Amino acid sequence: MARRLPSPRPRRGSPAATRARLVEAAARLFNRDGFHGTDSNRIARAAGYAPGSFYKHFPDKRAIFLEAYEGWVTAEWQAVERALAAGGSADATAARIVALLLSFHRRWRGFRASLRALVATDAAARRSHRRQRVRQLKLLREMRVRLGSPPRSAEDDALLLFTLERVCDAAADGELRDLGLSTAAMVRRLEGLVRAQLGA
Amino acid sequence: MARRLPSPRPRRGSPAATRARLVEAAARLFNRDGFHGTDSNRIARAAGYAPGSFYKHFPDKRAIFLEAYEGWVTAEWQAVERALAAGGSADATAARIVALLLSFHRRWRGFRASLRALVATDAAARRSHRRQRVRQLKLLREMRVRLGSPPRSAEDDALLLFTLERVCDAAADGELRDLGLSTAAMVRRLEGLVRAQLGA
Amino acid sequence: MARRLPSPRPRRGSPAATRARLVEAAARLFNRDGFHGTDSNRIARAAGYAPGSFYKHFPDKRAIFLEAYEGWVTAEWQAVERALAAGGSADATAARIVALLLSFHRRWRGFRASLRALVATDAAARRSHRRQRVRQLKLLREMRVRLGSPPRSAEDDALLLFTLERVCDAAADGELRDLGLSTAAMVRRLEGLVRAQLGA
Amino acid sequence: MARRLPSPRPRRGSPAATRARLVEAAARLFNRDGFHGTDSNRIARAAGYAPGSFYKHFPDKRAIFLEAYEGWVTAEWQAVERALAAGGSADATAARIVALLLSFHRRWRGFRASLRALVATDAAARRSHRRQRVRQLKLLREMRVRLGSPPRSAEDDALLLFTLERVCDAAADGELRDLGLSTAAMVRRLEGLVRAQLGA
DNA sequence: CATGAATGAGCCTTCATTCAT
DNA sequence: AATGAATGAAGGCTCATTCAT
Repeated sequence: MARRLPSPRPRRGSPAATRARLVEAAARLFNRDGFHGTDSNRIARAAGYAPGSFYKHFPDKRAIFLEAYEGWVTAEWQAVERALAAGGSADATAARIVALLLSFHRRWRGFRASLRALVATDAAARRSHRRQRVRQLKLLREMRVRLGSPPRSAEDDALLLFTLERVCDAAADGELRDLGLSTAAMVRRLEGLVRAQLGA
Repeated sequence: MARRLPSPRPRRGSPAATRARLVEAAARLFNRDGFHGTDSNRIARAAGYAPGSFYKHFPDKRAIFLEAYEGWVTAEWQAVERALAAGGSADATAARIVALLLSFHRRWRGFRASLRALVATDAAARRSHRRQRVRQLKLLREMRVRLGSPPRSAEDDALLLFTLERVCDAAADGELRDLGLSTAAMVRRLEGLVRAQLGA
Repeated sequence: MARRLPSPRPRRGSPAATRARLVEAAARLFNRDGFHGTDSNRIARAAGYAPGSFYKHFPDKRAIFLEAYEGWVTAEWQAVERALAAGGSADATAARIVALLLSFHRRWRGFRASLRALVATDAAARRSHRRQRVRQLKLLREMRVRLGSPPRSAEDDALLLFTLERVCDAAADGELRDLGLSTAAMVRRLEGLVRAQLGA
Repeated sequence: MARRLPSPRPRRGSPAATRARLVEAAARLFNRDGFHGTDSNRIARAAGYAPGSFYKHFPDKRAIFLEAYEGWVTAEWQAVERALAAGGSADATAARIVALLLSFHRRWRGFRASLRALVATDAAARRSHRRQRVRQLKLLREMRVRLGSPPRSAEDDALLLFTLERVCDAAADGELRDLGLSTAAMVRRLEGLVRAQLGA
């Protein structure tokens, strides 16, 4: 009935720290290899743990995926808020926002691609995704209020969001480059849309 | 998530017919269950063949996925071309185009979600996807020529394409509904964008 | 996406034959190592197959266990019936029956031990087990009819069955030997009980 | 199949108390979920300890299983002895003994099922089991001496023991009920056997 | 004495793929 | 051309067990 042989035994810290390391490693691997391109064992190993440790913190791969996702979306929109709070001209603000979004999409390019597939297949992923979208729309409205801009329909906000998202994805995925399009020119257009939507 | 559709058993036809049946079944299953949610055995069975037959016609799952993809993108843009050729007012044409795209996105909603993930991961998928995008841009330019509209930058065309694509996906995926947005209102905005971009 | 390297590829026969080989191997391994002492991969290998083949024929380990179980219980009671049909004196018949049961319990000693544990835990196993018990009781009644013996209560039949079962298990498991008891003497007592219950 | 009973948390008592709490929790969980249906972490938690504490007191899962087993068998036969010592008519004594055994089998139904499987697989379990059986036989002989009954062969005693055990198991497991048999009628038969074996 | 994070071997299961017929 | 039994690598997950604190 006995099973074990001697082995190296690195002691570790708090569950929260372990969890955080796992999420971080998962985000990296999902982003690089896609949701279906990694597995829980690899995530654990990449975070410096044995396979079993993964399941002490997450019920399955999907759960850690969503946790990582919610982590970076939150970071993303906090950054957008800060960009807005920083003040400056409408032009400068719009440019900062677009630049931020673009950098986030670049950073999470692989992750985002998996996200779409998961959202289509998995109800929990869909719920999480919708929640994030609602937060984004809310934020956009609040921004306008803070800037003293006239109100806009939710549809206009959503249209802007979708456009920003899709074009940033295209830029991040190298699609613009592959199509011989100028990223700078696209960015200018996006800035224009942001300004028009947020601006006075 | 049903598994085995009994399906008619069309033994021993021409290779082309077999191929077509396989592609059709693959498109259906990929669309319903996602790329990672089906397998080649199920595709073969759904088409009325044995697992081995699949590999007589396709080197692997990805290949049939891309073939199915290219099939429906082609159909989609042929339909758009026909919509344009049908003439009518600029408004009516724009409405027809948006309606067409929307119905295509609705029809291939699951497939499209998998596509994104695959394009991010797989070089061959990316190549195929880029080729289709180039065709779309070319078509858009040709349309404008045929309509005698003034030329536009490739970036403007791409911006339109991306916006249409993303919003139609959102409508098809139920995202608009979940966000409490009016699909009709969104469609109106898209029509406006199409008209602006194609119109005189 | 490709995965495979060359490997030996032994072609095989009908699904029924494969299934039978798997059941046979499973019976052997379960009997030797217990239900929790083997696994589906080992069963498949012992039958001459790869792990995947197991799941083409059985949904899980429990299913093959129950199939193997039902196989030998059926064989057991067919043998008992034949022993009865063979005729001879009441004494000889009782002796034959006890000898048969004893040999079956010896043969399936390990399997039987696992069975009890599984029946306690698993509803499907319990159902299967109860069905077999019902068959045994029915057979016992029929035997008496065929022998022209007077009827007995179901409780008396069950009491005999339980006693036979437990004592044969004890003999098969070496419990009698370990307790310094004479197996022959126990067998004589069992024969007496059988004769009394079946006899005129 | 519930998992975590919050349970009181008795930190830092005497080793003996800890051990006793662990054994008690183990007995309960083994009885409910089977030997293979629980694990040492759950046992520790159910007793109010951390996983590591388990292994401070027991070398492995089997050890605590056997300790729990020996605990209740001892209790069982002490109860039987008391029943005998209580005096009364032969009939009443037999009835008391059967009732006691039955209640014990009812109480430890799940545990007993696991026991059989373990005894078949594991040498230490077998040794423990045999020791208990020897004690039972000895007790039976002593009972007869105390009652002034004529001696009987060890085989007769064992036959009684096996019969009692198997029938009480059947009653406890619901087998009698599932077979449409009267538990009361079975109990009467067992009482008859006990009386015959112990009685004058 | 007790903790509990961590371990990692190993079981269960799937599925892309092959090949003898 | 088609079959379908068979493959086996590999992913998902569990749990008996350890050890630094």
